[in-house]
Amino acid sequence: MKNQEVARIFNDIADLLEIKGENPFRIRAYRRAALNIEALSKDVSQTSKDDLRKIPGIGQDLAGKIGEYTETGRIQAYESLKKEIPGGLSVLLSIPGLGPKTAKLLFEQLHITNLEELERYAQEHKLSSLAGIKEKTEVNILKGIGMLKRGMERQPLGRVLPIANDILEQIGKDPSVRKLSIAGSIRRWKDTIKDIDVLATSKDPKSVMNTFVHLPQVKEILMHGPTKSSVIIQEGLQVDLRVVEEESFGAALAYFTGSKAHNIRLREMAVRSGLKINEYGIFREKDNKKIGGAKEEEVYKNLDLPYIPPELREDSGEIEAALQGKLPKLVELRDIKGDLHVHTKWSDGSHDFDELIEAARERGYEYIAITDHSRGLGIARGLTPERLIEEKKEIDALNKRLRGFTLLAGTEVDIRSNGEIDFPDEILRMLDIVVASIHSGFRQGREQLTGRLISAMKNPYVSIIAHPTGRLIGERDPYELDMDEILRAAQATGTAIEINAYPLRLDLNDVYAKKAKEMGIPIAISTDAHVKTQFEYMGYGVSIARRGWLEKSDILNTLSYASLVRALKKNRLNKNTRASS
DNA sequence: GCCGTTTTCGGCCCGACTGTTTTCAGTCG
Repeated sequence: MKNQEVARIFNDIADLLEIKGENPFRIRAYRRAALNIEALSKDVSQTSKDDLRKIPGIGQDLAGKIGEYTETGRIQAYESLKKEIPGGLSVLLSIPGLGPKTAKLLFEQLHITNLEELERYAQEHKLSSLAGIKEKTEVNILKGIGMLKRGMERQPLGRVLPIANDILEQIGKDPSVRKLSIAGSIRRWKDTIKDIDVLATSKDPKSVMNTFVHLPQVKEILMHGPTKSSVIIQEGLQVDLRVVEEESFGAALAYFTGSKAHNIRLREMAVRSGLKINEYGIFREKDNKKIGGAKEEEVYKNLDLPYIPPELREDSGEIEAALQGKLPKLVELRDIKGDLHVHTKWSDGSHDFDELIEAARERGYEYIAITDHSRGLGIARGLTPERLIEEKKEIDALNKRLRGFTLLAGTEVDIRSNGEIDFPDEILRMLDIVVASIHSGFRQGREQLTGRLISAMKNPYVSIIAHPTGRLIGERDPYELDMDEILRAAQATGTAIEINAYPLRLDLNDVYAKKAKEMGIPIAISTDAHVKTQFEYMGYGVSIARRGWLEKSDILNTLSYASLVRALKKNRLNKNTRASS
């Protein structure tokens, strides 16, 4: 997919235009297009010009530029912009508190084009010669550069969410606090998070703000006002707190949850129907009378829209779908009937069957699949065929005793570096479910890695491909893969793809999950639990599915045990028929 | 640069906080 590249270029164009002082709406158009391309499940380089123009925010000009990039590998307008303004200048915009106007000033007056030069000038107090810059701004620029160097990069949701909940709890101890909620990208369940947004209602906002900026984990106060404050905490994250009156809670929650692009669309719609939306409520334009805002639903209701769940609020088509009454009925955690990727003591898990069954039953599950590693994964005490047969015998015996709950006998079989499956077919055919995945040879080329996954999918006994791209958020990039080809193979073979719910994986991600749905590929949401408490991770997996617009019927493990077994058997039969024809 | 149940031209979301200012521009979300 060329989407990420095109989005990056459009964002860079927006930066450069901003420094030039161009029309802000033109800049916004590039940014909106970039966001929508990033969230797009189809490859823009494989999309006709007519279809490109159906993407929200892409018109004749941008469709042309995308086409130009696909054909020539470059965009002329971008190249000339870079000649006009040194490319390095856009780096300055990533310094917190430094915007396009200042960047332009620094370039034109002092010919500064990169971080190092700016830092030297600031240290030598040479910036205060400029209009509008005095010592405090110099200090702030140096602080900003420091923060940038320490890397305020996005962190995995799984790491940030517990921190956010802890902060919420501490703010909640202020007796004046009434309502309290997480907002922002955490509430939208984005897989990586840049800052923690918290919304509160209180009769005494000053007191809440005081509590907040003096929390023990606060390292630095960026902003401290009566209704809005921002701090940096030990973990290197920014936390924003907003306090409003109770009667504005819903409007503020919508505003503070975003995304920004989604909000802009809502507010534009409001203007067109004679309304005004801000964080305090919904107002009639003509007499400024407040007509709603205590509840979030009221924001949508007053625009004649159905409620749009936070996970969809990215302005990537959800408003159009809402207008047409075509919003998906998103899958929910309670729809999940079991977990199809679980490890036990037999390989590298921590528990025996009984402990896992108990934990699964507590969650209301009907089944779990036992999928211990295969022998190729020595480090994870992978099973030999003999041990696997032994394990299956125990599972069979256990199932005879169980009532209202079933263990599926399975394996997470390794796809070897040469593309072979780590167990022979006569072993796999004995099992109820086969999960296949790559654990070695990550650095092979794109073709080889893609080929390995595709040959695994062609195996008639492979039911699900687990954590297909191998990414570990913040630690390891996705493998070099041709995901389009992989999804086509999944579609052709009827193989399901996993959304691995382990918070550092979340793999498939939301974008590919959406694409898989559109191609009719079945999805399994699995935790890959090695410890029973990791069953909790299912919520993260469901959130990725929801961000990918998935419904209950798109998910394999929303099926009852009986239906699941039928589906697995039918799939195996189809694959065998195809293989022999 | 996009977009249209008032428009194919003329609009384009809205407000908080900071620093450098005597009333506001810049930045951010």
